[in-house]
Amino acid sequence: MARPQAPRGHGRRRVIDAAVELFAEHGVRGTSLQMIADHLGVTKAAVYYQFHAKEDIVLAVLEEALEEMAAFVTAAESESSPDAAATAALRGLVDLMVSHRKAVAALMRDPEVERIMAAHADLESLVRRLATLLLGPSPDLRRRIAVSVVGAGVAQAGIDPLLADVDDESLRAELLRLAPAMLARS
Amino acid sequence: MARPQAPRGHGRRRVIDAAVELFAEHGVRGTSLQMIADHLGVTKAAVYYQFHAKEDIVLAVLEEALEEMAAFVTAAESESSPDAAATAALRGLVDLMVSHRKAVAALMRDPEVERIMAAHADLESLVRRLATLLLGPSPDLRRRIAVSVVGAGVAQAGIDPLLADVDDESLRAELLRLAPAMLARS
DNA sequence: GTCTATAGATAGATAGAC
DNA sequence: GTCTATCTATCTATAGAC
Repeated sequence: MARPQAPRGHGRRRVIDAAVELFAEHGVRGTSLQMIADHLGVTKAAVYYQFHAKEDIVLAVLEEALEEMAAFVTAAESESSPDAAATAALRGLVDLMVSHRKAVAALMRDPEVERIMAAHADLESLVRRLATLLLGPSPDLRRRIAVSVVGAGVAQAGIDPLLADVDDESLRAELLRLAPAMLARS
Repeated sequence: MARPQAPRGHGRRRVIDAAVELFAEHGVRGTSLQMIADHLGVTKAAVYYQFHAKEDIVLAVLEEALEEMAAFVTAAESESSPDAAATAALRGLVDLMVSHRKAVAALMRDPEVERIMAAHADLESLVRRLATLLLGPSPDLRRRIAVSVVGAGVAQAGIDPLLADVDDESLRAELLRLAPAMLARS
């Protein structure tokens, strides 16, 4: 092993994992690079070696989460009917939220994350594509509200501390039952 | 400039209003006292005259929002059946979220707000009472997840920038239709 | 690759003049 | 009640030794 130190050359991975955990608890602005460094048992300068700026860490966390979203959004877009596309998108969303509960807690509705996303058109357009799929071809008010409620609800269920004891499979099963029913009646 | 300040005697009100607006956009930690002061056209020291600490501003915003919640929670608790209580609580929640959309955006899931609330038992217990009402006497997994989804969904609908064009009355009507239906099937 | 040391900016908060 | 001035702490980020 030529690798000098740390549990491998996976410095970036360790920083990202620590960041997700701390972002989820304190928010992005509430998490200093010092906190990330302390969490890893290294110094701030060591973190700056992996990421040249705090924003780059947020971007790395964000891109990792959105990579999976890009996959199911693209797949859903090639469904034959708008209804099938919306259903596929909703299933993909539930899967993503359930399998990345901590990352969702770290990223959802953090003003700093929103600011950074707004500055990166490619990330924002992906979310818009997902919204378009869920809304369907001609969204009326009822549909728009239902999409908003379902989207936030699914995300919250994955985050909610009161549901922390619920295992991923049970949560996924319930959400896959509840969410489509909510959209169907809109 | 004959007058020393705009609406005299309303210093606290003006600070609270400015804080809600800035908190909603930047989060609590992303809003400095300097930003609040600039928004009001005064200096930081002038803000500190009204509130001795930033946390006190957050508390003031929080207490104002929770005052209304205390009213409908107490009313719901005196309903005759658990079902009637849950329905009343849900209606109260929808009303609160729709009539205080900006304050909700400022407070919901801000890690700093959560920290401050956790330090004030009276504020936290109110939220717990609301959760108890919505969950009903013997909440199974399905019910717990539905409550989480509905609660977050209702809040999000009030906040969502994509629904900013929807007037309060239309939003309230749709939510009062959608939310109870979601709980009913759980 | 990790460290010490530090720069430069800004945060929250206080004292005291007017 | 609002100001100027300032304190202290902490933040992001960089430079350079090992």
